[in-house]
Amino acid sequence: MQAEPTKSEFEILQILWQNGPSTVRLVNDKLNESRPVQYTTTLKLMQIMFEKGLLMADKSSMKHIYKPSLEEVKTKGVLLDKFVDSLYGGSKASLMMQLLGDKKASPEELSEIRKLLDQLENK
Amino acid sequence: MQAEPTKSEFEILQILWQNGPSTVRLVNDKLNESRPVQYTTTLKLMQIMFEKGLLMADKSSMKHIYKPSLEEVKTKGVLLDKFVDSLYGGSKASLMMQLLGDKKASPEELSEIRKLLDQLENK
DNA sequence: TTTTACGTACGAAATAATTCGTATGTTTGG
DNA sequence: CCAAACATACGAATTATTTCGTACGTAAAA
Repeated sequence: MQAEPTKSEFEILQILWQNGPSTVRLVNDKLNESRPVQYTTTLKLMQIMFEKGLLMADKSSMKHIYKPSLEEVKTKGVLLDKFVDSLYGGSKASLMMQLLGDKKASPEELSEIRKLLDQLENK
Repeated sequence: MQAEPTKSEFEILQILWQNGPSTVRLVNDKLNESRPVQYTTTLKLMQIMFEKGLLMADKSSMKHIYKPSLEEVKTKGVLLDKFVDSLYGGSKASLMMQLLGDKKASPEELSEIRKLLDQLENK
């Protein structure tokens, strides 16, 4: 069982998924591309995430290397399930409806989705 | 522009959408069906939501009657957009992929979704 | 070797969100 | 009329999350 990441923690996970195992320095630099964050802030957060089990770390050298404990798809899947449960009573179809209806999806996206459906039902 | 509801606030919104304009008492009773919450806790929360503009209130009688300022579909739409932005870089198709793949949707749901797609593309 | 840059550790301040206690006023049943 | 039940108001405690300052160690350049 894994604790859910908070909003800030999720931001860090994204960076790690995108860049692979990284130092605190790199993560902090990436964060600072969108907003100013103190280095020790990022460090502390990542240490907390490590304690929670959200991150694994290689501490053999001075510059610790961190990586997510869970795959991106898996983590997002859990969050998605929670989201669907909370907003749509667990019904994916309801979510689809909201997604597809009300001008929320472009024609391109629609056809992409149809392709997906076809693939799924063919197999 | 509307502030986003927090997790607890969203819970209250759901109850109000489900039951229509209601007193604090009713909302609190509903909440207590799933977990123990003090009456004044619910009251305070709803008062804050009123200040934020998330709720409207009829205060003409002693028992104030509250209702959401925004429709359910609208509010959930905003949250959905945020969710898609944060997890899937804004791509609904990516979200679909995750929804459809990986055994996350039942055959029944799949066919329901196909129906939806057909309707959308026919019109 | 000494200074400067860069690394971790960690307590604690700052902020956000939730929860509750107490004061006080209004019904309502007896 | 009076007590019990119920209503709002609101300051403040509690808890969760985020942020930072300070201490201290290591590496690397001057």
